[in-house]
Amino acid sequence: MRFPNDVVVRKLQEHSNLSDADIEGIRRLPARERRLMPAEDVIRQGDRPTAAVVVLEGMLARYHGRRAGGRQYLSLHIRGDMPDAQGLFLDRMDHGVCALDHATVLLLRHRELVALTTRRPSVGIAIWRETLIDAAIFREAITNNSGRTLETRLAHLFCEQYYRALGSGCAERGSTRLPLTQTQLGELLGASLPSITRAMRALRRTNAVEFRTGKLQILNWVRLVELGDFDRSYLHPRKLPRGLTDVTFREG
Amino acid sequence: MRFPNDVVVRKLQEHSNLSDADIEGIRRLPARERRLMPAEDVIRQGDRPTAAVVVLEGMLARYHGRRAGGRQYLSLHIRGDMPDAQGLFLDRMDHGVCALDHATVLLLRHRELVALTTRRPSVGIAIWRETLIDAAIFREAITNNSGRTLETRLAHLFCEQYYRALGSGCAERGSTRLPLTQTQLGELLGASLPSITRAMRALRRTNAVEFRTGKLQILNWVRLVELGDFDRSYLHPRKLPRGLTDVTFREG
DNA sequence: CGGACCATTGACCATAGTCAACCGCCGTGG
DNA sequence: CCACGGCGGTTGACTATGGTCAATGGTCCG
Repeated sequence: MRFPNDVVVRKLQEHSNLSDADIEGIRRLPARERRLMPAEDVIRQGDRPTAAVVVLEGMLARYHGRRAGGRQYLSLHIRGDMPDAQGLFLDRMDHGVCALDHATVLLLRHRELVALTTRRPSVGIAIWRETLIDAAIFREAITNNSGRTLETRLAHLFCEQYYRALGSGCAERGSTRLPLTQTQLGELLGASLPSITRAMRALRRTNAVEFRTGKLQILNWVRLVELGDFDRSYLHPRKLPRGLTDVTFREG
Repeated sequence: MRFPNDVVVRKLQEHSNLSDADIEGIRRLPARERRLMPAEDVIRQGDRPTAAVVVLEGMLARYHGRRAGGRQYLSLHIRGDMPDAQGLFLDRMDHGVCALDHATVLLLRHRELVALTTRRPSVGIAIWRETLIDAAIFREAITNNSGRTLETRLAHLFCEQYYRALGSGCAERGSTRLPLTQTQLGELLGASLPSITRAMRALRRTNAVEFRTGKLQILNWVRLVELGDFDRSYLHPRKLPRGLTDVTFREG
């Protein structure tokens, strides 16, 4: 992409129509790049951010710190995501945002971003819509973490991540990066480390999916969707991302 | 209130500043009232709503239908809430909205509502902010349903409901309506009916809270907050709702 | 009175948590 | 070069929380 800001354009176009003037407005937003080390925080719970974060490379996560000591990861974010869009209109962060591996983010100051949404309301609506899809993902996480077996939760998570990676263009045929330790998988799905290990073993035996050292490999998409009780409609895509057919009917 | 639409004004003012023109614009929105029977759906999963719902009286809930058969309740809504504000900018509902008891809602057509947000951007931002707080509540639900004991989840839920009821002005000193069966509490917190019964018994013994036949009674707010690991900051209030002191130090 | 719905309780079972040992890999430093 | 330590993953034994199934009781209402 010629401009780093085009990552935002591309992302918003996954669900919204942007006029040339909208695109031009986004491109002209002054932006600053920042590199993050693994586990580094971009925003901490309680902060009052003045700039919005856009993921360029790598993976970020939102989390609640738990009084007991651990974390509850809330969501994972890849290229194009704006993991703190809420900071635009809520004063204090109720959660933190950290990098999971080496990552690069774009920082867009609130002042100019808000000004743009005033000048070009369709951009505002697109970002609003982005935050609404975000909320839909949270709702799905409630359902996932509440009423399903651990194996199903894992499968569902893998479905979501692969599907979203396809949409953002950061998956290659049948695989995508997923830089999480099993401990972190546990903190995401509400389970302990040994439980994750056991559920992973069970999943592996289905030959639907492979996961090790930060890489997710889809072997049988149809079976994984079945295992994960995955229904993509909550992600509100305008069109199906390309690439699903590659792994749909490969039997293991 | 002179106008039913003032419920919306009041709600938005919990977190946003509205000018006289903003308020006037909201008041003039054409609105239709609708009464709901207990368990009646206002919106079904998959619908393409053309009007937004505002709760006037009673309690509504959002839910995912589960393939297995049951429901996962996602959130509870009281006076002033807009449980489907997302319908403004997402075409299909990824979840349903139903009444939990006899309820009255206001229906605001999307066309006029969107037109208002264009004419008066600050109203748009206020509603946007409302949806962002919504998302924060979902995040908290993820944490609540994932990493806590059932007793803690219950206590947390009670804290949130009482706190929000105070903010919306539909709680009286130390108590509020909560028209849920224990089965529904289970479908909200990701637990089975007998588990809820047992956790309720344990909670009752703490003398912090009383719950029966749809009525929630706070006996010791401080203790309940402690039991529920409740930190109100995710609700993003501008000011503390009145009424907490009434029940803060009453020992049981 | 009978039925529907909800709450309660008990017995039993399954899933997942806890604790602990151990392995394999990798980077560091003697 | 190899020893060591740290981290992440795996496994096992035991425990505990919660699920399932089933029976019972209470209340409201037709």
